Amino acid sequence: MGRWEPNTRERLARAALELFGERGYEQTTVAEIARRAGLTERTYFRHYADKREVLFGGSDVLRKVFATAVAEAPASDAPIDVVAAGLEAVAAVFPGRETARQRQSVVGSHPELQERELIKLATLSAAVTEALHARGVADPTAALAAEAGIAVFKIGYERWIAPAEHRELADLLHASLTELKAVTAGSR
Amino acid sequence: MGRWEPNTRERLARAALELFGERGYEQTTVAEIARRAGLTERTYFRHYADKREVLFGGSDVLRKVFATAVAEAPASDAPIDVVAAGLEAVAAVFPGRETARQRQSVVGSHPELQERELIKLATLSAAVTEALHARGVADPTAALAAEAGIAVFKIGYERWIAPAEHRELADLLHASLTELKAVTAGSR
DNA sequence: AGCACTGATGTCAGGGACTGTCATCGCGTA
DNA sequence: TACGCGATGACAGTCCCTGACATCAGTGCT
Repeated sequence: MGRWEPNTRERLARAALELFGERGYEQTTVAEIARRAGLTERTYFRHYADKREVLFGGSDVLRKVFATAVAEAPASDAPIDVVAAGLEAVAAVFPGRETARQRQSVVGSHPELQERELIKLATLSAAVTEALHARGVADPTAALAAEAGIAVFKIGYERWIAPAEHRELADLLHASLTELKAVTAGSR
Repeated sequence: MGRWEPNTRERLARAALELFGERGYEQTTVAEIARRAGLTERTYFRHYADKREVLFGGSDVLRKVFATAVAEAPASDAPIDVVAAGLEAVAAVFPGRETARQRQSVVGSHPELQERELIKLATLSAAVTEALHARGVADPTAALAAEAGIAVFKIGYERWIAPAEHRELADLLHASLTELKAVTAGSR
């Protein structure tokens, strides 16, 4: 038994998040994660490239959702509005806030995990830039709009998982975008 | 012999860059780097926290130079001009272009090294933000000015090490900043 | 039912990154 | 000279990660 249980990746991700919360990231071995998921260390590495990656399984979905929304936005929309549509789409598919908080408390206290998060965001930015290119947006504008979108996502997401925060992600992303517009348009 | 040779860190860094260029990053072991520098693997890890860090020894200097220049800029300067002063100071202390190109050819082809570069830039951005705070610049402005400065540095540096590029780093940083100003001020 | 085929998993061996511990060495100083 | 201090060497050990091969569950075909 144990073989052929479904949702292997998800079981591994859940086991990892639990163990990281219980003992800490460094004190948890990959073998332990696999064992809690009813699997072997070798099998873990067939689903995740390394020990860190298990915390970032959602970034693929995030990238696809964002890029698809950008690609399918009305042709008449300005780049910044296209990015806003991407942010809305992202907010709609995001998992629970408690899981996000657990995850962030682990990532936030380990530089090697922050490194991974940074490169995921950079990849996301590149994907949005490319999606804008496909709409005919030229390069300085496309890259800047993408960077701005990622910055808004970052800030809105941080707010969303902050303690005692109850507003929805969609609202916080919208508010953050509005503030960015105000700052860049301000008389500075 | 071998003990008490001076410039241990620099010797390790040079040996690493040579070996990474000759055999590639993954095909080089830390023991080999140490041996070429006339040292032991264990000693390597007393000077650099991990295998990647040996390629980023200059980031400390970079951060200090940038932050100091920001702190010492004329009090009347606007935030963006303060950042410009920091960029000038950075350009003045940068090592040779050929070394930078070697280094970049290694970093550019290994995601784990790009991760490290991203977190170094994030740290630099945070240091600049803090230096601006110390000048009395408030937070949305300080963080945005710092981010803008880092973006300019990134782009200018990329141009500087591009093949067939002969202009000086200072000129390229200046040009990039000018272009950023044009983009953000443009009728978009 | 019996059979081959495919894909996911288990098992095993091994290299390389990184750490803790203790001994040793070179140098300055009393 | 004796002593102390900081840097290095030597050694053992853990964990991350990989390659190679065997094994099992399910599928389609006969």
